[in-house]
Amino acid sequence: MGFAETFKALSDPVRRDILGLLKKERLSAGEIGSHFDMTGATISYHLGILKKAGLVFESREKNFIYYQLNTSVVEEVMLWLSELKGDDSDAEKE
Amino acid sequence: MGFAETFKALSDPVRRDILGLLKKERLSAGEIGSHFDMTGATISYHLGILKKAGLVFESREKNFIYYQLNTSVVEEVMLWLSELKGDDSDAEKE
DNA sequence: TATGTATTTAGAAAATTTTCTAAATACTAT
DNA sequence: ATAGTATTTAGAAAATTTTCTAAATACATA
Repeated sequence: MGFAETFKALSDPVRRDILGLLKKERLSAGEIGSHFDMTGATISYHLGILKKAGLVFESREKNFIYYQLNTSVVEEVMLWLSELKGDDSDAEKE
Repeated sequence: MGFAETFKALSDPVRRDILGLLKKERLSAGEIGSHFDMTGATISYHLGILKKAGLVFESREKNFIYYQLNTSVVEEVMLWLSELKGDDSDAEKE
């Protein structure tokens, strides 16, 4: 997976807003898009990046693709930050 | 400050590596640079971005500028992620 | 003051990212 | 099979980011 991809994904405001929407409930690509003033193609691009970063996953249903937050990857990022801080509640490599 | 700047700063591998170096001790710009295969000017550029994001601060001493990790901003980022996850240990806006 | 070391700033090239339009794919339902 | 809705893919333009070289600034000391 890699933190490079994950932090990169988190670095864009549109993508952070998308994650914020998905905090409450899963949403279809179209529902997500309706919150932004950009084309569906652009939203699809952002969803692809979030998906590659592991921050969301999709489930297909009828004609729709629903996206939902993957909290476990959010947790991994928090762990990285926690280790950076020196919060040594977890293993510290070498 | 803004999460945009902070996540953007965290999104680059060189900058994450710099933060990793600063985890143990404060280092001068030159000492930081010696760990990378890039010019001092480029390192300075990255340090500027980390500084603007609030992730590091500097202290000038003699001829040197020392950089150190600002753990409080790391904590703010963790809080943002924690709220995204729904970890409601802290206030939830509206 | 003159010289040397440490670091940043300026300007430009190369690479990457974000966005759009148009076309393609996928699935539904008539 | 046809038409309609939902979403993605392709290709290109615009914007941003990363890196370099060369020059500038800052400070220290001989």
